[in-house]
Amino acid sequence: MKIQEVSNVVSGSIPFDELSGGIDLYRTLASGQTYRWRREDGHLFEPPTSLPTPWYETVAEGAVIRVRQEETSLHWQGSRDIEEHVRHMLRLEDNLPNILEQGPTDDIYQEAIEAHRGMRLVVDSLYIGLISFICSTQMHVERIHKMVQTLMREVGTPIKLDGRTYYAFPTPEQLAACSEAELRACGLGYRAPYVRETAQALACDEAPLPSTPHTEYEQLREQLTIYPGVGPKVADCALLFGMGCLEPVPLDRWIQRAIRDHFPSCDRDSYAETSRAIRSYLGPYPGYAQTYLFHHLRTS
DNA sequence: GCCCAGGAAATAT
DNA sequence: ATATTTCATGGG
Repeated sequence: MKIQEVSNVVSGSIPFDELSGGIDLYRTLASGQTYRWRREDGHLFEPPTSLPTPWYETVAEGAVIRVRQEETSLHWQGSRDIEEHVRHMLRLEDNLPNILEQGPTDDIYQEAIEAHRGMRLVVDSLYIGLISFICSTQMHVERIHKMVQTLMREVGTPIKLDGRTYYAFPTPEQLAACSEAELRACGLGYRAPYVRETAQALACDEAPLPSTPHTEYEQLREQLTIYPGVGPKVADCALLFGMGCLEPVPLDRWIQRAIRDHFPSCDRDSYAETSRAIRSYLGPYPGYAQTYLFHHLRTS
């Protein structure tokens, strides 16, 4: 790792030969896991056509973070040295081939991992995952992204770097201070009161997020449903993409369709029981298998 | 106009 | 307890 500093911008690169399975930023950041990244030119949902890729950028840990793929490395820039956090957020320590080869032998899964090489899971934070996926109900991936980006721009804290302004994901206090009308103006529709009330519960410490390390996954999922707008599916997404727990298999439309068409033996009469069956079927990293299946089915 | 979208809450049976 | 309806809203 080498770090250079030019006009307040710190940068460095992580060679691909340090990353088992490499990384595809487009598939990682535009696959409906996280909504707080944007592409420098605004075209997040278009695959890059050449190297280096455009910059992908966000604010995390109070710092501007920009990443792009170059020929032989993942290059990053930041308002300070944020390489450790980049490694954490993009799960760069995950051994992708080892994880993916332990999935099921079904054709549909093999097809999915062939088609989307380099897609990693992400870790936002339990809080960001919770708010993002409260916004996700009955909504396209592209529109969820627009909603979250609007929330960041209108409510989040601005940070300037190199003449440009970036915005952090709003804090619970910032969201709790918004009126329902203001949140509706950000395009949230009927989700506005859910976001507001959940943020209020967190901001006033009335219902703090569960302390995660010593609680079982199924218990955590249950505990998260106390927040308005959070059912089992949203809770699963927050735990998987927010907290970084690899057990959850969010049962959305696409996965329910996959169960019906490809894994009918896992179909049960409740979310909790179907979840157990499909998790057991998908192998030791159910969340990874789920995300490849979701992205593959949704985009094909 | 009609239908759909990474569902959850309210209401009816 | 379980099944159906309602909830905004932009885009195809």
